[in-house]
Amino acid sequence: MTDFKTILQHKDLKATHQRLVILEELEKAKHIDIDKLYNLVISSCPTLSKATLYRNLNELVSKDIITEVKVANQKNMYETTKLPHIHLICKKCGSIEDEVIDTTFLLNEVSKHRNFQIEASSISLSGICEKCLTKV
Amino acid sequence: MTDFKTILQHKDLKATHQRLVILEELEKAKHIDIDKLYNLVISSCPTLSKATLYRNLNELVSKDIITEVKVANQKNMYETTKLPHIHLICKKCGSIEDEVIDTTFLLNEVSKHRNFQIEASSISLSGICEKCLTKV
DNA sequence: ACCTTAAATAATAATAAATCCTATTTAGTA
DNA sequence: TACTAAATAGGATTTATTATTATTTAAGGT
Repeated sequence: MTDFKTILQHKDLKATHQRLVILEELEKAKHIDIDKLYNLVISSCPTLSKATLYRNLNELVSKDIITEVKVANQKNMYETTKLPHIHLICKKCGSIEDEVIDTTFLLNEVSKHRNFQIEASSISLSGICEKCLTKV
Repeated sequence: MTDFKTILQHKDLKATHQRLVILEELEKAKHIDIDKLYNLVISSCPTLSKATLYRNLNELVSKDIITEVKVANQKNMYETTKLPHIHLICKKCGSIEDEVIDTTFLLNEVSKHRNFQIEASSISLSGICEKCLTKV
């Protein structure tokens, strides 16, 4: 299991019980929206208030410990920050899968045409996932 | 100028004054969030209510006449649906530029690894735009 | 282990965003 | 021009997010 306590301290954030619970649930869930996450965290920490969850998600995003994932037709999702990857979003079941893929050719292509200094990329593909394809 | 009246009728939507105003402002603005768009449309149509704007944006998205663009740190943006393109988002000035680019290699790459039927893609790169790079 | 203190939380209030409701209006058609 | 289903206006309601503040707590020094 990831050592979130150390990660938090390195970013000058106190390793509170609440933050650790949030991060552990996020890591387990992979991708999750705020309401579902709230239901999970209050089972480990019943007094945790929604304001605390909102405040911390914003803080953790700004410190790049977690990443906000915006997807069409879904609420904002959150994930612990991982190696760069793209998202495969199923239109039928709503699942989100990660796929690590080399995107340098894409970035190079843009650099050929534009003087734009790329710092980050967000790529998502929507369609039908394997599970839903086979269950027709 | 795009013939939105015909487009709406082909999708079984009445070509109301309000819808035409919304679409024309969207086309002029390229990418715009709901509040800025509201300020523009009420200058052509002062009685247009915010509920009407929300309702129509959702409807136009579902009919694929416009597209919702989700970008980190910005409110949802809307654009009239165009040829597939990616978005270049400037972290300094917040500008969004379109770039038409061939992404088939990316889609092929995913197909090699996964049994996922791709139907649409959403790609955005964030960094520093040309304008902000030169003005340092 | 105990203080100290700055940071974080809980709980609620306040604000903002989005949707719902319904009487009235209007686009499209005959 | 009249009819009808669809759409709008405007306010009410609901949902989402942020602000406020008294209380609690993590982390570091003694």
